[in-house]
Amino acid sequence: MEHTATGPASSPGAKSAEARPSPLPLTERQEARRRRILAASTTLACGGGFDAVQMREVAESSGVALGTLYRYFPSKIHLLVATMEDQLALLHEALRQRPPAATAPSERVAETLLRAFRGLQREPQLADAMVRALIFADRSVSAEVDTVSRLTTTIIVDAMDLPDGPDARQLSAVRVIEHTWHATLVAWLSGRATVAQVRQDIRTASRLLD
Amino acid sequence: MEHTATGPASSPGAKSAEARPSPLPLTERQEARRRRILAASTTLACGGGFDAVQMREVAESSGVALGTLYRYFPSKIHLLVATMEDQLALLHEALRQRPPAATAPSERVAETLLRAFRGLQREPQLADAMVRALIFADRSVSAEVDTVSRLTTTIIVDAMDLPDGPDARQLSAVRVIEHTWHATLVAWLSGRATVAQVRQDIRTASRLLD
DNA sequence: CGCTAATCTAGAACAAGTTTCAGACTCGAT
DNA sequence: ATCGAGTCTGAAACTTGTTCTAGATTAGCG
Repeated sequence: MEHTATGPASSPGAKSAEARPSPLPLTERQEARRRRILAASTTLACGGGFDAVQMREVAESSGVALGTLYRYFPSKIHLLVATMEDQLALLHEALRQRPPAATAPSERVAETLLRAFRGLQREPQLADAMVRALIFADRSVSAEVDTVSRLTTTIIVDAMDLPDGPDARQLSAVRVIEHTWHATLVAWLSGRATVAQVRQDIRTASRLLD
Repeated sequence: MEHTATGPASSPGAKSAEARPSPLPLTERQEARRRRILAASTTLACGGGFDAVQMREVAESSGVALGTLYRYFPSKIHLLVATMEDQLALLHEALRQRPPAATAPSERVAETLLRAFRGLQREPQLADAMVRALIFADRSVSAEVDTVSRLTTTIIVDAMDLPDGPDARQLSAVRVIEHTWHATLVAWLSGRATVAQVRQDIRTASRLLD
């Protein structure tokens, strides 16, 4: 029940202490399996949120044995965090295509997050599954959570569109913005915050960049 | 597996649609049972965090049947959120005894939260159990989470020590501070943020009050 | 092609949260 | 003191995440 994270062998294809670079050599079929699993996870999540993503169901709908699913993703949390990684990559791509329009960094960040929020509103159950997994993740998932966190930071910093990188003060502000982003989503998902409050919180936190 | 929260009967003593005021009539023995359960929960949490609070163990160490435990707290999450409520009340009391020393509201708030953080550092496992439960809570716990949230807000607003109440802008800032407080704690608990970062994030968010 | 290690499958088994139930107990009102 | 409703107990059952195992398959290599 503990994922001590001591061992490698967490990803398929890992035999001992292979290189860490993301996509260690996967055969085509393995890549396809991984995709099918993530797709099944996403579909189930869209249908019923965190609870609806049941490992046996994911295994079945992706046509993979339960043991194999666990070889690819060592826990439900790992699976959902990977799903989030996937979705974030899509968002990042979309943003690259159509960057925010405002000029001030704080406004560009707010605009970016508000747009992301609009996307999540379209699939609130998926958001529920991903966000709850992300924040509930314990140490055994810290590497994966870190990846997501870095991706999010990148998205925000990209949105700021600074000539030089952000300074220390701005980095701390970005961390707080990220925290606010997650926590306000959680409050919204569990019905304790309205859409308007989420939007206001995003704008309020973004003000820290001024 | 769903706590539809439709029904009352969630607290012992509830027969149909009784009044909601917190402590509906409990006999002395019931009050004692409730205390014992919360104490057991706290002890177990201090020992091993969220995972160590196992319902069967809580029932056994508080000398209560499993079914009874579930009658008092309809889920593990409810139990841990109630535990947090308990601890927050203690904190509130301690703060009333020795209020923050700074003069500026933002500094008083930062001082208060930093002090609370120092307390949590003394029992990190307890913090883990309480905070993870709080953020993982779904709609079925929203009433209880709301109580905790209101208590937290009260603590912060009390710390500000304003002549009149806070205005709208300040209320939004307080929400963001609260979000930051929870999210930075989560990051610290799962080893993704250092103590120094937590402190800085608290100060950064508090700046929103200036 | 034939071999070997790694991978995959099916399914049982285990752990912890949650539910259920029959019977014993307690409380408040008569 | 007694009755009835509501509570508590102990134990089994159920659910879903996770682990384990024995045998079938696959990938890469000589």
